[in-house]
Amino acid sequence: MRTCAAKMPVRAATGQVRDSLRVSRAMLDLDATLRSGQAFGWVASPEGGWRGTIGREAVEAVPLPCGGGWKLRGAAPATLRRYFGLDLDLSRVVATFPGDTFMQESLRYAPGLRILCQPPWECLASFITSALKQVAQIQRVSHAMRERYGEPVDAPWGKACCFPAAVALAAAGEEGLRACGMGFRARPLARTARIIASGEIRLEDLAQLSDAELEAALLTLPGVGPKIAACVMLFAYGRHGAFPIDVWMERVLRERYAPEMATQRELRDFARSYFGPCAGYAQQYLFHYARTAGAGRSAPS
DNA sequence: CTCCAGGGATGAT
DNA sequence: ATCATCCATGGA
Repeated sequence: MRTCAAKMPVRAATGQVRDSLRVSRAMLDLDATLRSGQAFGWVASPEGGWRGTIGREAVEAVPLPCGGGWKLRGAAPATLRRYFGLDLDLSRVVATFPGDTFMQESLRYAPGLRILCQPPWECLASFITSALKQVAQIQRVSHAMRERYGEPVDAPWGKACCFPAAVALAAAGEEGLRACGMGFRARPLARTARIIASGEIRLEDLAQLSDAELEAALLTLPGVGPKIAACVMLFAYGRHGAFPIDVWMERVLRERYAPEMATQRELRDFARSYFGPCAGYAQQYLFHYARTAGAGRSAPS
């Protein structure tokens, strides 16, 4: 006997039907993607999935049985596809990468790693707090900001907190931000939050700028230098050529690719020409491999 | 205890 | 333009 109950769409507390989207693990390695230090608001669920927010919506990734991939739910499929970068042909991007050994090892380590397309403010604010901090600490700070100043929304697992808007962080002020555990990064973040909240700079409008113009605009913000500007370009504006160089990437470049180069400028120019038009995308594979597989040598184990 | 973390701003050369 | 120093905080 057949019943319709099992086929009824899941309804949220609001009564609104929530869409879902199925994705294979080959298409998207969520574990690598969400552990690769590009977004800091996702939490592993007890079922082996992930919980987080996209904008004002609570989103959950539920693992399908038998390694069948993921069911993403909580936002419209178009929103999910955009955020997780699913409309990009990954094989075409990978084909632009160089064929050296370390690059190939990094690709083999996490073939389905993707670069997200995050809301600009969340990405910008998060990376301002990232200076001289470990990924786990950035996550902790991010959650502190969400719980103190973020808007709570209903979630399939209970409650979720959105990343606080610029006005909320501007109102929190330097001291309110410092209470989130971000130390000396509180002052520049408070200043940038004020600039964004005032409308003096509209992050959405920067999307139409060229790479050079976008970088220049981001560099005017307190707490944003070349590295963080590159992260925001790469993780929020889809500029896959932007190449962030942190301590890990500097090690990788000096030990594996360009031992003789001295300045950051030289390293950056080399990286852009050597790794090609999607250098930043390549960088994410290298970073994730070096940082989590212990391939960066002189690293804390 | 010391050393380090997805750096940037500042002041001195 | 390049360089040294300082910045808070928690993990290893």
